[in-house]
Amino acid sequence: MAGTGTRNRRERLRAETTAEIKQVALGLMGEGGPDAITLRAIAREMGMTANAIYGYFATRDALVTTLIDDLYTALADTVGAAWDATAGEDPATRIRAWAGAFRDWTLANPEGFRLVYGDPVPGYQPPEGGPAPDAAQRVCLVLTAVADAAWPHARHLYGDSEFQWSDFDPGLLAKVRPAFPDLPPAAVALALSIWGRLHGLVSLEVYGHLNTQTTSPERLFREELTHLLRSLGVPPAA
Amino acid sequence: MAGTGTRNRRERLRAETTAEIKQVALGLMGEGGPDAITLRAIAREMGMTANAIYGYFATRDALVTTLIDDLYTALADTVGAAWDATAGEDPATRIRAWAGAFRDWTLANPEGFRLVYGDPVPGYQPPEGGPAPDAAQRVCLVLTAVADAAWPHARHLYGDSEFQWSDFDPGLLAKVRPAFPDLPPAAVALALSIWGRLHGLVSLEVYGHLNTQTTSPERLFREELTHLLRSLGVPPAA
DNA sequence: GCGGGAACTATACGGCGTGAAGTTTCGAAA
DNA sequence: TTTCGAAACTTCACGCCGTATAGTTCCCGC
Repeated sequence: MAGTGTRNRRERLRAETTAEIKQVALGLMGEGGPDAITLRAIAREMGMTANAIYGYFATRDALVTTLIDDLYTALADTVGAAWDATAGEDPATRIRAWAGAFRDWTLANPEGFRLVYGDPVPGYQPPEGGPAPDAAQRVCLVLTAVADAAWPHARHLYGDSEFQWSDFDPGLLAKVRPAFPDLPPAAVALALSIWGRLHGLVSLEVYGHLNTQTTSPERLFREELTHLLRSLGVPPAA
Repeated sequence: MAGTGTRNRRERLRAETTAEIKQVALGLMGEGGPDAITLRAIAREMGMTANAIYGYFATRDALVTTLIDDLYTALADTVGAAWDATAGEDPATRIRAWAGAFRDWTLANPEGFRLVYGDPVPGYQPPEGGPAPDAAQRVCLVLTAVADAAWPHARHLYGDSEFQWSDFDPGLLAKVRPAFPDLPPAAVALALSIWGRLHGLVSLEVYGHLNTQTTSPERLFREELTHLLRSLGVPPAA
C-alpha cells in the first residue's frame, strides 16, 4: 500500500499548501484589505516565489474566487446555524438571531463582506454565474425560511403583489419550492426584501457611510429589526 | 488689462485641462469600471505623459476623490431635484419620485455608484471625513425631508425609539435641525432607515447579486416602496 | 538506482503609481 | 524687443503587480 500512502502524502502536502495559501491570503486581506491579496505578497509570506502559487491556482482571480467561495460558505454556515439553533422558538426570536448573526459576522469580517458583496479586488471578473452560487442560494434558502416564519403574519400585506414564479431564477426556485411548497411567489419577494433591508444598513456601515451620520449603527440596526418585525405583523418575543 | 487677461487665459487653460482629465477618467470608468482609472491610461487618451497629471492632481487618490465628489454632488442634485420638482404633491408621490430618481441615477451610473458607495479603486484610502461629506449631508438632508413628509403618519411607530440627538453626527444635525426644527431624533433614524432600505436593494442589484435571484429587480424595488409607504402609514397616491 | 513527474525557481515583459531632474513654452516685466 | 521665470510637460528611474516560459531540484514508484 506504499502507493496509496504516497499519493495520500502528496495530496496531503498539496492540500496543506493550498490551505496555507488561502490562510495567508485571508491574513493579508485582514491587514490591508482586499487589495493586499497579491500573489507576490503571499509568496513572500510563505518563503516562496510568486509563480509557485500557479501550481495551486490558475490565476489570481481563481484564488480570489476560492476565497469568496470559502467566505460565502462561512457566512451561510453562520447564519444558517443561528437559524437552526433557535428552532422551536418564536419567529421574532429566530429572525432576530438570524439577522444578528448576519451583522455580527459582517462586522467580524468586514473585508470578507467586501470581497463577497462588493468590488472584490482590482480587475477581478467573477466567473460565470458569479462566485459561490451555492452559498448564495443557501443564504437565500435561509432567507426564505425567515420569510416562511413571518408569512402567516405578513401574507395579508402581499395580497396585491404582482410577482410570478417566472420572476425568479429557476435554480433558486428549485431549492426553495421543494423546501417550502406552500409559499407563493410573493413570499420569495419578501425574502429578498428582507435581505435588501439588512444588507443596506450593514453595507452602509461596513463601507463607512453610516459612521459619519450616526454613532449608533447598532441601535439603528436593532430598531430597524423591530420595525421590520412590526410591519410584518410578527408578534414580539416574549 | 493684459495681466488679468493673461492670468485668466492661463487659468482657463488649466481649468479646461483639469476638466478634461476628469472627463476622460469618467469615460474610462464607464468602459472598464473603476479599475480602469489609471493615470497612464488617462494620459494616453489625452496624448500626454502620466506624470503631467501630477500638475493637476497631487496623486491618483486625489483625482479619484475629486471624481467621487463630483459624482456624489450629481447624485445629490438629481435626487434633490426630483424631490423639489414634486413640491406640493402628496408625500407618497414625492417619496416615489425621490426613490425612483435614486435608482434611475444608480442604474444609469453603476460605476459611479460603485465609486461613491463601494471600494472605489485599488488601494484607495478616503481622506479624513470621507470624500464628499458635503454631498453626503445634502443627500441626508433630502432624506430627512422625506422622513419629514412621512413623519405625521409614521410618528406613532416611533414612540418607543431610544434615539437621542447625541446618537447622530453634530455636523449632520447642524444642517438637519434648523431645516426641520420640529423633528425628533427618531425621525432622523427613520431617514437613515429609509436610506438603508433603498440602498440595500439598489446595491445588491448594481453588484449583480439580485440578478441571480430575480429577473425583476425593478418590480422588487417598486413593491418595496409600496410596503415602505404602507408600513409608514403614508396614504397611497391618488 | 533510475526514470518521470510534481514542485519550485529564474528570467522576462508589460503595466501600474510616483519621485527627481531636465526641457520646453510663454506671459510679463525691463 | 529682449529677457527672465514660472508653469507645463517629458524623460528616466524605481519598485510594485500578474503572468508566461523555460529551467532546475527533489522525491516517489517502479
